[in-house]
Amino acid sequence: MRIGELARRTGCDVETVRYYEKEGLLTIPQRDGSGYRLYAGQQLEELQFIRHCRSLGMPLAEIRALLRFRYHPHWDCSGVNAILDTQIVRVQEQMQALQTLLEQLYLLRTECAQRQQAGECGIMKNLNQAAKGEPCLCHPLPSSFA
Amino acid sequence: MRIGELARRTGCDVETVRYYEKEGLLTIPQRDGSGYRLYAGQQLEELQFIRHCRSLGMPLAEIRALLRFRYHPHWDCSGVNAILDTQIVRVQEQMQALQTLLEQLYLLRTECAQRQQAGECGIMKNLNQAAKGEPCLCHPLPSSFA
DNA sequence: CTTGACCCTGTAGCAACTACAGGGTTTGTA
DNA sequence: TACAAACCCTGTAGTTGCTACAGGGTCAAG
Repeated sequence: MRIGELARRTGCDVETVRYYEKEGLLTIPQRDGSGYRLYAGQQLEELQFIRHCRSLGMPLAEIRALLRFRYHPHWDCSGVNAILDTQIVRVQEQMQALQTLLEQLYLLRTECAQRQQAGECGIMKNLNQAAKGEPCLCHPLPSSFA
Repeated sequence: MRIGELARRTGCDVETVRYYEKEGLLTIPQRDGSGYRLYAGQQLEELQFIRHCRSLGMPLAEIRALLRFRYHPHWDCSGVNAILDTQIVRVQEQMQALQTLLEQLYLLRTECAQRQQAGECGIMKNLNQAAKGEPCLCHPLPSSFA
């Protein structure tokens, strides 16, 4: 099959397929007389493997590592577990950061209840206060929020 | 003060300050005889305003909009509220996505309990199954996970 | 024989920085 | 006064995971 069909069957953009090839994730396909890429079932599976891992939020570098385990089924799988664990920690950390953010945003949002001039708006007042290094709703400690 | 001191006092990288200037977020500073940027308290506050908004996860485009409200305190503040609401929704959506991801990762992680060959590893088996379009732990429905 | 759909390579863009390269200036110290 | 370290300048390229062209070639249907 040509690249268009491969893309259609995986729900992936044609450009993305070429990108994965350039990044060394997909095995190099054969070419027909006109230079068109020709794919077989192997690459269809590879691509679906990649898309699946992406849907789990994994970066391409780790997918590349997982693909190596796929090609070497006799390898010790502890590296696979390590990749999963890394990914879990990464997602947990991101969620924690977002949770904090969300609480700060909620607090800030309550500061303005009605239409008024920006200079009187509780949100803007809070932001301007923070800009002066004074404590604000989201960062009650003096200055140096990191 | 020069750019280094400004950066130090805001916990911001010097390159980032120049970047914000290029992006039109910071007002253009004066220059001394050697072409060095000279900042006053105004820009210190601007930069702290920007860093604060960034710490709330806001994209630069929305910070630019908020800065305009800062310069025009007589404007109606409903745009400020709208920006906050947009940001809250964005963060909520991101958290929801991460939550789903995390559950899938947890499920997948339980599939491999001990060291073994990658070919026998429950995680790899699941990923390979998904690559064939068969149902897997994270995407129990047949194929077409988006 | 022409139109449209498909394919190719290569480059530039997105967001928000970060990291140089290759230069000039200032400041402190010997 | 000489010199080195620390600072500043501009401009460009890299990061991640794509996406979107530009400018061409190929192929099948009508």
